[in-house]
Amino acid sequence: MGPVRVRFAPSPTGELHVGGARTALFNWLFARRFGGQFILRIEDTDQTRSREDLMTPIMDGLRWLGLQWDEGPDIGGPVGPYLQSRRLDLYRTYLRQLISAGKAYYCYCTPDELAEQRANARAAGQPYRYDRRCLYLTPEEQKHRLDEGRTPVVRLFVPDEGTVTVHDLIRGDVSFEKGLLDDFILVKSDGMPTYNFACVVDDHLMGITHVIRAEEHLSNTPKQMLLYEAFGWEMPAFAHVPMILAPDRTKLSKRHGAKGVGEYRQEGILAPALANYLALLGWSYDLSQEFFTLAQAAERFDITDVNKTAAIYNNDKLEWMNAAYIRTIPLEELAELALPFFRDAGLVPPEPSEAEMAYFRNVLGLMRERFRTLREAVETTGYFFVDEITVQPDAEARLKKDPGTPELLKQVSTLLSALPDWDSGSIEQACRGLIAQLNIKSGDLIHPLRAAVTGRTVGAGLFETMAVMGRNRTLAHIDQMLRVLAPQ
RNA sequence: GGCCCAAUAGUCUAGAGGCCUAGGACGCCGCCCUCUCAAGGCGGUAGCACGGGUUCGAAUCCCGUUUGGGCCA
Repeated sequence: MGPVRVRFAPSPTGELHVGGARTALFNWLFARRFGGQFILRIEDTDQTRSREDLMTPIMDGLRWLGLQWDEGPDIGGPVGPYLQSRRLDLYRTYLRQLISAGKAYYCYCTPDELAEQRANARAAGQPYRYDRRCLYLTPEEQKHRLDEGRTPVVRLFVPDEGTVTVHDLIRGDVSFEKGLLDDFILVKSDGMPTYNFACVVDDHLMGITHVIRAEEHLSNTPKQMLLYEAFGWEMPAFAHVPMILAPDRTKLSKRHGAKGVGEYRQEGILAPALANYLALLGWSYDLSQEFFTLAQAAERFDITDVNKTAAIYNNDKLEWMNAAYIRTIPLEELAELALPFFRDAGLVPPEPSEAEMAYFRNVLGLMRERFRTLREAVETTGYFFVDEITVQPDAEARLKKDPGTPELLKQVSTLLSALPDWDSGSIEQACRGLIAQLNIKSGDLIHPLRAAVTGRTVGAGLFETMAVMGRNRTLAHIDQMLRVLAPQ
């Protein structure tokens, strides 16, 4: 076989959902592993709305994940166009070929008539199959129907006998009886090709060698194989990857709050973390290693290693993995990725100075192991960026718990104002000195002080926090608390 | 309803007849570290859907049941 050519062929739904992303990922990995091409094709024959708008989020999502395609609607390629809506002439051409070869025929039955046939079959307890009444129409009868204003569909003639066997790379052989397959529709009455027809024509003309798609298409495959046979075309290999299901084990949908890749991005999930997590759904890199880059995965990915069982999407593990990426990527990189989130929250100016960026990096460096997403980072570290902080209820309670707290905070404030050096060592030394002098437990100072400085009861080490925050802002926060606690 | 696929802990997975007293990870629980929270370390919880075969031996092969999922209307 020649070089591997695979494709990802989404319909433009306006978002790239995780299932689609995972299918694209497996295609991409397979292409990379075997030095082939990864093609993006948009299946937009069903769409009435603007394709451009609905295509963009999908392409953005793929690019963001790092799944760049080698041929596609935006960059073209040798076998375009890559938009089905621009290939209608092609489908017409190949349809004519099938009709003149006697392998496909016009059907004038209306939806109502078909519904009636179906109801009858059901009432008789028979599996429904189109009865081919239109196959035997004379030219005169056909003309008569046309004159009645009927617009025909085109059906493929499917033999009654025999079986068609899909040699699935993941599932092995799966057989279907031809007799149970309908004379399915190739072109609808509005002249648009059906999924199965357009897909086969495109996959063939685009030289696709491996059709890697979601399991929901397994039942379409025998029909498509019949089409390859009717055309006399060489068949690609097929692989149907397991579905990704919602926690209630049904197909993932909006109803479950299923998110598109763009939404994960907005939540502050890192692209390599999402890609890594998705790759783990249905495939495993190594017995002892769960963390890997796309490049590493591409070195050992094979579609035949993908497992057969549907996976349930688990946000906890994604966020755990994301947290691990947040902890380990270079700090500069983390700062660049987090910057937009802080800008949008108004915590960092649109064009931060080098000093402001340095401060930003210091905060992230101190706090990075305490948030799981970049959005969470904003919530977790907000007090570092404002002079006037919001005090959380539990922190406020801690500040009011002990009547001596305001006096204690005043003493600390005086002490810190006079500190010659502002670093965590000096700050700690001064605070510990005060603790010894007052003969109190360290927590008796540290806990209320943390509440005053951060407005929270949780956070990084207090002395490091103050060191990073700087003297002015630290003292400002303490002053603010003193005003709140003793308002006169 | 017909056809098709699947079935290892709550979840993701390793497992291709003896290496399995079923391995790893998330989650959860406990302990340690500790100024809190994380992170980290240590320990624990929990699984081969069920029933028949085949075999000296089955999570692994076959059949059935059940359950889940998908497709077609």
